[in-house]
Amino acid sequence: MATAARKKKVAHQGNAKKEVLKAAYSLIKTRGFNGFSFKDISEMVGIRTSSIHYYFPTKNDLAKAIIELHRAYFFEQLGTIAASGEDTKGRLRAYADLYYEMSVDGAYMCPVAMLSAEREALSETTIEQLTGYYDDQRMWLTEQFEVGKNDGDIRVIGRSVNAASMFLATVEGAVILARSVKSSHDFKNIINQMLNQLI
Amino acid sequence: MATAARKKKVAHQGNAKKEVLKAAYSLIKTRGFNGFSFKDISEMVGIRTSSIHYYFPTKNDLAKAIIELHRAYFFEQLGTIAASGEDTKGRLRAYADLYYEMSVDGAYMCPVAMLSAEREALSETTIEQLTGYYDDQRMWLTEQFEVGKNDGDIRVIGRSVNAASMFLATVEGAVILARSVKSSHDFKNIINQMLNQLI
DNA sequence: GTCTATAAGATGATAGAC
DNA sequence: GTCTATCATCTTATAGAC
Repeated sequence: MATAARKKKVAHQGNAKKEVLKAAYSLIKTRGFNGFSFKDISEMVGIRTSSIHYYFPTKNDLAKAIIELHRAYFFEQLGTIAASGEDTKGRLRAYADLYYEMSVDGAYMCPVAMLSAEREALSETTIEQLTGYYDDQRMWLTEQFEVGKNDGDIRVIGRSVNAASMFLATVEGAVILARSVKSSHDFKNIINQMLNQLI
Repeated sequence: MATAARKKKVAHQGNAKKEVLKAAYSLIKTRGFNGFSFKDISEMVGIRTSSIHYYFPTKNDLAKAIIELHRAYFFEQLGTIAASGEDTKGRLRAYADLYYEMSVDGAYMCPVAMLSAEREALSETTIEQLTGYYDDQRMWLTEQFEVGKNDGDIRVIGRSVNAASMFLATVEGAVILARSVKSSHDFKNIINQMLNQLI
């Protein structure tokens, strides 16, 4: 056992921090903040729990880093979608697809939704990252609805920011429903329905 | 401390099981299945953890009982709303209000959404209750959309069951968004937007 | 039904050697 | 940077007295 760990250690030279983040990211999406331990990461990566504390002094530091990473990734994807040249409906579908790919047939939760549910266990700075994520998403979606409204290729009643919040809620809710039955069937139907109602 | 517990014990004669459920219900909505312990309940109710095990041998038994209770309560409310004589939009708003009252400004999560996120920690029988809840809700909502579609007082594109799933996802997603900022402001806006888009 | 006592293990975190 | 060793506490659960 100690030998196996030693071998793994060699395998991730200089990448330990990244591998810890990767493992914790996966664990948070499947079991949540309160559902995994430093020991779980230790076994997945092949280092001791004390070494994890070297990079992330507390469990909350780890959660915060993960949300930052997730937030940055999604922010980057938003730019790609915006520049794709798709019409509004196409961009909204591409947006929902990000969540579809992330959840993989309900096997994974959206980490932001997961941590929002478990917010009582989080520090102030971690919660700030959560709200920052939602702000990013809402702002981008608002822009899409605003453009679509002006172009007339989508049907927006009232303010675009409310349509954006509604769309975000529907996508996050669809992730949860898909997870409850571990199937992506529901997810696809829900997004299709939403997009159809928006014309 | 022991004296206080003794006094409490007297206060819930014959109601211990109910008080355990009540405490666990509150804890699951705030911290989730992995976020509370038998000790938490013990302190809230004023009995020892071993006494809790007498009523609920395992933690999963407790979670299952809570979902059953929650499911029965919501099922009952659906009947009341259906018989209210409101039009479709009014019934859908009343439905969303159930979730609004439950979440209390984002202080509480929907327990079903919470446990769906934490499904990896749950037993098969507990998960069955979860899917049963969703089936109840979806069936009722489908009926409402079907009636509204026929009456022409709501705009449903495609199959009613898909509109029902979409509505359910939006409401659950709205609960999560409201919780992320511990405010009900978002929730109200999202429901209003959804209802406005459905006309 | 509720208690005391206890098991057997997990948990987040720290100190200090190498 | 990673390890060993350790801590203090918490966790679910059981056995058996009352």
